[in-house]
Amino acid sequence: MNSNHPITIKDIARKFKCSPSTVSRALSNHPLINEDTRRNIQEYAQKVGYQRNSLSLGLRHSKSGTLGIIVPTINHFHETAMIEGLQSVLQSRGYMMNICVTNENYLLEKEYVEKLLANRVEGIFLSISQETYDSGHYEHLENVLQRHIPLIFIDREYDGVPTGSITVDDYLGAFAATEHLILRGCFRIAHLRGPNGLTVSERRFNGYKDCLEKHNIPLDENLVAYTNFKAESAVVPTRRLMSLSNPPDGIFGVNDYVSIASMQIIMEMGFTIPAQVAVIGFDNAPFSAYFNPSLSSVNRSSKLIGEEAARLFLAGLDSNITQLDNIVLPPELIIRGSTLR
Amino acid sequence: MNSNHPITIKDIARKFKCSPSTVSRALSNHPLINEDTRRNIQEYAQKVGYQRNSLSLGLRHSKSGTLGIIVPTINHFHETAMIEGLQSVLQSRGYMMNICVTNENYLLEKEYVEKLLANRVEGIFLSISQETYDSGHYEHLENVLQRHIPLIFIDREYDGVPTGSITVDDYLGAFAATEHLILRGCFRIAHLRGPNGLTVSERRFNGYKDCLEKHNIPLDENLVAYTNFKAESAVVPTRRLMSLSNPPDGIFGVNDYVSIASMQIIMEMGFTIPAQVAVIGFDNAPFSAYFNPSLSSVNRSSKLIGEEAARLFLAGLDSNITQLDNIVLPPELIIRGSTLR
DNA sequence: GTCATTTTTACAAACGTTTGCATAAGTTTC
DNA sequence: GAAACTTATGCAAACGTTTGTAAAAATGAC
Repeated sequence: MNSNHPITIKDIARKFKCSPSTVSRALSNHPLINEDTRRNIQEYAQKVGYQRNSLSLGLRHSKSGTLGIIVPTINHFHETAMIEGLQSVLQSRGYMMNICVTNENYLLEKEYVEKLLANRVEGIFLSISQETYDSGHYEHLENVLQRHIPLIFIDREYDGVPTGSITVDDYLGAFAATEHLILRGCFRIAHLRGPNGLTVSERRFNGYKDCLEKHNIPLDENLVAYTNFKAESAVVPTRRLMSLSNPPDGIFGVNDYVSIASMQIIMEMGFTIPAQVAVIGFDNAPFSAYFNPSLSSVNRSSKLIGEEAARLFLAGLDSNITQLDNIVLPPELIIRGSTLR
Repeated sequence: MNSNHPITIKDIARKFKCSPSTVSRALSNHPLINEDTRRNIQEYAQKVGYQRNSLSLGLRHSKSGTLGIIVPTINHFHETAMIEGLQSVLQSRGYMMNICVTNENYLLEKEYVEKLLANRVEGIFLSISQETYDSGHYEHLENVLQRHIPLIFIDREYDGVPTGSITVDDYLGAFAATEHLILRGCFRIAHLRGPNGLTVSERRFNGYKDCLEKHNIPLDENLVAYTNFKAESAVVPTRRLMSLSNPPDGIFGVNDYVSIASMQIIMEMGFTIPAQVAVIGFDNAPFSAYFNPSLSSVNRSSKLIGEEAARLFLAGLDSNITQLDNIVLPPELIIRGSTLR
């Protein structure tokens, strides 16, 4: 216990002048082991703080007790809430979580997948990176499936890889947000959208577009501006929008960061929210309720994504089914001051 | 490659009718291996997607290429920024990150430490849980040191365990925030503090207290209110404070979540910020700049904590020094609208 | 006291690597 | 053509477990 080298099963065997196999069986309550030896060994192991070597255990069984989680970034509450959700369900099952951040980089994602496989993880939860999505390279994921390692997409999925996924219906959420603005009397609705090509951006944009169409409002390209999901990136587009001769009376932001930055600029330019411009975001960030005015948003219960993904994984283990479900969670409209007019 | 079972060194050896040791040496560019065999084996390994089995490698060398990160929670940008910082430095060195969330629970922290040790992690970055701090149990940490596994405290340290740490001088930050309010003409300064007994809370409270003392302002117990770091927990205390016959003209919140919730209540109650009440937070949350008014805060560069911790770890590896540094980073006052008067 | 039966333990192989040492093959030297 | 090298490869043990099978010890039956 006070040595550099951790206690092994052999050390215990030497102590009791028996073989390692006896110790192993005693520790795992094998029925064929004498009750006395079993107790003695267990007590001694407890006393000296014996701890099974997970590496050796993993080598023996070709599994590691570890799960891989790959996310593009980890600096938003959305990702961390998903991780929390995963953890809350999986922690009691004794899994460790190997978390990898790809920075939206395909090569890094590929490298991490390979490393997780090399580490013999028992499952991978993946939120696919933008570059991977763009590149169309999915060999690294097919590799995972070929090895029969459960792969579950969280939040961002890819239809080309036949495996489980938990996503939120971004399209529906965007549609509802846009319709909410329309029902509150907005006619010229702008959208601060996310980058091209990313599923999240496109789906939210499509929800916005189709909702306008349903209500016979022509899509005005001038009212669609690009951001990179970060607050700062909404500043210039918002200035441009509000400087139009015919500025928007409603803004749907691709997320809450973008929306709060936009609100700040709008108020700075002398417009009132929600009277002159109504603003709605997406994600229901933990700070959104405390803004002035408080920000309406679309909640996509990030934590639930993680929890459901974890359950899906466990269900797959139990039932030994290879084809996992694709679950789409419904978004929820959260109405607050920024659209109350 | 398309089999369930991953390719091993033995498979390759069989293919080339040579021994596993030759393959092993060829793959690690051993000089005594014939150039041709080396190239052939490497090319073949590449082709069939051979991947070293990390478990076996780890077993052989009693190390896993993995680092443990233990944090009390993962739902604030502060923790994730630290993790990002760690990752940004350590990723290129090929380490994997095993992230454990203790929920401020001592038993869970102990369990995670043991598991990380069982997994033969090569280092542990720990932000100690509140319960552990309170309980005074540190055997699990001494165990880590006895095994000569580098242990580095991030953000929350404990003096009783002699090892490296990267912290931010909370006392100094709180002192500066309070002094800033005083210099802006505040006389009755309230503090929305964190829970009792937690180092972070106490240090910030002490900075506040000592600053008042320095400026000959008596500490009014009525102006000190408790929160649990969450936004909601600031609502009731703020109402109480602002309902006093002699309400505060300045509020120092223990973090930005608490501060924005407080600001909302203050404005709801008809006070103006900063004219009647100046508010300053702590942590410089990514959303704080976008509030109305924008929130002054104390920046503690969370990402830098992670980066420095990672560098400390690497420096310890290189120099083979056991006694790691205790680095205290300076906080930085960020002045915004909520105190501009 | 022998044989059959039950209980308990030990042996050895395996998981996939690495590595010290031995050995085989190839080259040089005289 | 033997001795002395150099170069290239193989053997076997080790890392810490688990587990099928064999064997030893204890018990019981006669």
